[in-house]
Amino acid sequence: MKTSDGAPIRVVLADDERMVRTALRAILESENEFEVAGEAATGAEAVAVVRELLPDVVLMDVRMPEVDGIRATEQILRTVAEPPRIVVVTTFENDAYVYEALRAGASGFLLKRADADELVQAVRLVARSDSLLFPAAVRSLAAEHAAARRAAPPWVARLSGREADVLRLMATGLTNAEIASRIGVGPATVKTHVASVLAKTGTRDRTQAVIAAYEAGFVGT
Amino acid sequence: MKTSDGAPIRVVLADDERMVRTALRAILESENEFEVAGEAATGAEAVAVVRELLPDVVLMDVRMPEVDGIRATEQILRTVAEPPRIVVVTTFENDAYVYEALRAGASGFLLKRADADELVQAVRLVARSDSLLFPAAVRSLAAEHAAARRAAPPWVARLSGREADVLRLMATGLTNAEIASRIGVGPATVKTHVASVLAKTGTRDRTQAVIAAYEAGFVGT
DNA sequence: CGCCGCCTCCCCCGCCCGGCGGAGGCGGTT
DNA sequence: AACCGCCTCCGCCGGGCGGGGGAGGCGGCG
Repeated sequence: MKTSDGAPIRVVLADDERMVRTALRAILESENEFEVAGEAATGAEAVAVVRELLPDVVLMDVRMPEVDGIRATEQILRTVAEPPRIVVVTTFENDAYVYEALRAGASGFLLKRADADELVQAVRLVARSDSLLFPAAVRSLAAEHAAARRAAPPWVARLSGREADVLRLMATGLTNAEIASRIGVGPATVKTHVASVLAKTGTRDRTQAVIAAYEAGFVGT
Repeated sequence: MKTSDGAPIRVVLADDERMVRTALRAILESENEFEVAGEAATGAEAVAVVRELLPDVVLMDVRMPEVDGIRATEQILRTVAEPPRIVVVTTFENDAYVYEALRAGASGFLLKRADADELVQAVRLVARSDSLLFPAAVRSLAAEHAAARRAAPPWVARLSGREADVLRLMATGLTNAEIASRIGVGPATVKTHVASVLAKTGTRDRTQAVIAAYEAGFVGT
């Protein structure tokens, strides 16, 4: 395959543990398509080194002194003209930082227990395209989301069409009169529907009903 | 690098368009490490073929007649003893199916406009590890989530400590009197705080304030 | 046909809520 | 010292809201 199309992939390693950096360097340099251009032991250092060396890829640890990997990622992507692809390295799959890293604009993820081959593949892929590499972690996060969205609370099915409409409008902050004019019925009718909604949701006022609607995912956050 | 450690990677292609299958086959077979073991034009066919051939990787289109790619993925993972890694192929980045595919247990994603090299890399990586390959799509999805959770709406910082307490309690469905006894102050005091919250959130009643709190991620859904 | 659920609308009552103005104490900034 | 923001409370008022009851029309189901 066409691994080396000329220049090597220039990598910067950012990790506060020297041993980790050494290990990563050893793995990458065993392939001649990589060149470890520099190292950094803190987030601030990482930003400086990247600004200086303009590498293709940065392997960024999340937990680092002074400035953590997430904020370093943000700063790099915000301030460097042609920013590198950044691969965030985490220890635990279910690390809450995964979200943060995504937001910050990371191009990939890697677990510290990944083997050498995975590391090589990841760096190579990230260098060539914008793809995101994900550990299994994301699967559970996505499942969580999906679960929250899908959990069908008992009362949802029992709402009549009109009641559902009214609840949705309640959840936008409208008063009964506003809902009435919106759906073209009298205010008294809306009151009736609201009363039904309160009964079926087991709530005592519109505020609680709206809360229930949100908690049930009945309205999208 | 150690690309071929003996047997080739056996791949099954599932796509209702013959041309797509042909193109994928051409790309994969240009590398001798892959072997396209079979093809399928529908979801049901895909399940049958996989059960028959037990490949290492399946490239699965989302939109297919009869049974879509998502449900085919579910069925394969649920019914095949040693299921293959499944890479879901989508046309659009912001495809809602991405979530579904994750839930179904897909090991990767690929955009149809991905180039040959990306495809090869993706299949190879997925075959060897459980990593998920993500197109940029996921970034926006995750950003959306994160944004909802994190987007610091201007008014949040402007709430005083007491006001924040009161808003949180409002968002649990308590009345002013209940909030008062909960935080050990007079009802009139709570009314004042509520009024401040309404003013700062730019809402007119407690229901709208609670909605704003949810939308802002001020309270966890 | 009778029963039931849904949608529509009406009445009255009472409370809680939101809007208004006023007040005092406390701590930090200028 | 003057000022401002926050927290604490008080009163009054009007209105939206929730509870209770009643009523009629419509459609489906046994």
